Amino acid sequence: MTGIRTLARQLDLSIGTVSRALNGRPDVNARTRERVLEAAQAAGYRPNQSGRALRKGRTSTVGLVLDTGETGPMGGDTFFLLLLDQMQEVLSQAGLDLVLLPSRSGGDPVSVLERQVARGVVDALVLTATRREDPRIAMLLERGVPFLTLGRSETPGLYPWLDLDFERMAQESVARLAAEEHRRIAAAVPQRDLNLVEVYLRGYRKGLAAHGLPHDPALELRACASENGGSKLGKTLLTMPQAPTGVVLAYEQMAVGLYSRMAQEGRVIGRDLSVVGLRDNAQLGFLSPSLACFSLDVGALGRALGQGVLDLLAGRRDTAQVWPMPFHPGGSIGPPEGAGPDAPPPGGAV
Amino acid sequence: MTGIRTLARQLDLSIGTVSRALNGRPDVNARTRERVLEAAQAAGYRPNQSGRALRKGRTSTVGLVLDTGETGPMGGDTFFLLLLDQMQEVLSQAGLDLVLLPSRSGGDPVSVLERQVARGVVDALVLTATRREDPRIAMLLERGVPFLTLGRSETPGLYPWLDLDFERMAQESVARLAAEEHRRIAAAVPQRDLNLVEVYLRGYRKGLAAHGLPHDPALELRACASENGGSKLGKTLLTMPQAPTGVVLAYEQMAVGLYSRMAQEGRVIGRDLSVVGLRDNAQLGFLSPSLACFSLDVGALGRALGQGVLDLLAGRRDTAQVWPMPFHPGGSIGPPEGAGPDAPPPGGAV
DNA sequence: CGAAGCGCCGTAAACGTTTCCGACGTTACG
DNA sequence: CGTAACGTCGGAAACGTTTACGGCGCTTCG
Repeated sequence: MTGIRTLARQLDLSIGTVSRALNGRPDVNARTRERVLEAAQAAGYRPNQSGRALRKGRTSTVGLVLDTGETGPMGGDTFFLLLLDQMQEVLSQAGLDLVLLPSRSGGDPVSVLERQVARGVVDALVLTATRREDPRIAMLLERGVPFLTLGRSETPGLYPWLDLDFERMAQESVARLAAEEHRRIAAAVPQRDLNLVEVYLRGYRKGLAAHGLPHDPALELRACASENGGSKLGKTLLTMPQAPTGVVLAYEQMAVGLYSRMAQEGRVIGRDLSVVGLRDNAQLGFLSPSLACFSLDVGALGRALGQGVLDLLAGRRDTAQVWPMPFHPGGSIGPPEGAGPDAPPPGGAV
Repeated sequence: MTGIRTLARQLDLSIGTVSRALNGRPDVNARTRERVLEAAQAAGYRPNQSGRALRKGRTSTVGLVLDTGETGPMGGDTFFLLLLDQMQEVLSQAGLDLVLLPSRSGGDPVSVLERQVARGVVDALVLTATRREDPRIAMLLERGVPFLTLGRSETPGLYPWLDLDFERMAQESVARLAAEEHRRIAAAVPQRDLNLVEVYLRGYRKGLAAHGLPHDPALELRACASENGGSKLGKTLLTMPQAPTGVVLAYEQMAVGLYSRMAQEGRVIGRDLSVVGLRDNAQLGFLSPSLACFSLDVGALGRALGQGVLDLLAGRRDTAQVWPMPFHPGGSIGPPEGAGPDAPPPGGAV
């Protein structure tokens, strides 16, 4: 635990000069700076975080609120881990730490967050699993705490956010199915009150309208964001009075359960049911037929999130970014059973 | 940001007294303490973390090194998230924070860790993905940094650890298959140099020996801890010269890929291949036939880990705990194809 | 030649908290 | 009555760092 004091004494300099040398201040002789850096290196000196934080008034740590009570918005999987990893990578290179904040310690998430903020343990916050009306955002805006959200929200105010392009994804998912003459297309979204549900369904409806398809609220299905949820979804689809021939999924894991259930029931994906999904890594490669999906580079997203925090701390509060997701064709899309190899012209009666 | 100073002025007391009152020191009048607590409550006062840390010499934060570079030891999934959540829960109730430490910032994990430790940002550490000979452990022991590992290691020294009961799990997995007259039983373990590989294989070999089965190194298979890894494992099993009739898995996700691959190849789990796995949550319920497995309450494990850190900071360094895992029967185990309904007596030639 | 400017460095004051030490008034006891 | 003990509190020194300020010596320019 060699402090700056011993370092200064050892160099026969004042601690002020040593500090300036280490922090890259201009008013220090180049030769002196070199000596200091050398000695610091040799002594393995690292500035004490508490002292620095106390003096500077900022802690150089960023809080992350991850909502792990239920399965997260993207399901879970390796999503958050990879996200955290890359985000941490970017932040640590800027000398920042990433601290996890508890999110569901019995009761109101706002008051829990408020307490953490008041403790002065973080300079900035990253919120996940944003809701449509998110009281946490309102509180943070009022308090003037810098924060960034992963996921949009309808809560008014100026704050930076980063979100996946759920709207375009949903819309284009519908378009891909409609191009194969599907006319009854269901959508599966999370059960939870997340903003992405609104966004996804908006894109879904736009997609339907763009292809002149009727909007049936019964086809907007809620499901648990997990493999089991996908399995249950499959059961629901099969027992519906007018079963849809295609389904678009708002997240990853459900596809696994859906494939599994369909196989158990003797149905073939891509023939009896067409599916468009979403994947955030390459782990879904084992599915057969291959899943037509929109993919996501989670690592890059994590790095962008880290950079977003850096921008935030530099003063920029107006960065709103929609994260693009490229489409990957796959065997999970095929014509609906009614349509033969020579499909009727579009718009024709079925 | 109301500090203790304004609080003291407001109460017409010295900051020393206020501090003592808040920290539950005995030498303060009960009536005064009550007044202070009341005023602190009203003002929403929270002691500044940096000041406290600077003065006390400890930061009240615990670092967690999560190894997210590749897929983790348990695969990933919701494992770590749930673990972190519950661990954080326990720690935050004790006034501790949990900070994520980068693990793979270009180069030697030891030096990276060393830098973090020297910065004085954490009071204790939790290591995951322990290796057989783990230089991180040696470094931390030498430096005298309190730490706890999730996962055992052969690295000598006295330090607390918590680990799943991989040995018994492997041994009993083999026993379950041997009880159904399986004689060629493979084991699938991670590719990485993790200590759990040794532990699991030790149990596997013990299990074989206990049932008089020969040990064939070719049946100790390495696989990537993912669904894709499971899929590849399935391919490997099918193309082996003398295909095993049963396989025991060291982690969760592989079962999904294995099921999928087998189904694609027209094989039936529980008939053509018996499987014993491991699951850390209820998300594998969609598999059919149901997976015979050892289960794990990840939330409870997280809480135990949090408690372990608390014990560690209280001075106990000798807690070594093996986490039990109950067995759940499932349809993924059946007699091998050779054995009819009336199986030959054990020990008989095949 | 005097004054101003500049490069470099030491001094010291903060940041907010905890805690040791001593002081005060009161009580109890020899 | 004197003194010791006790309960309660204020004063002040730390913890390690950053940074505003001023000073020193030197150069430069009017």
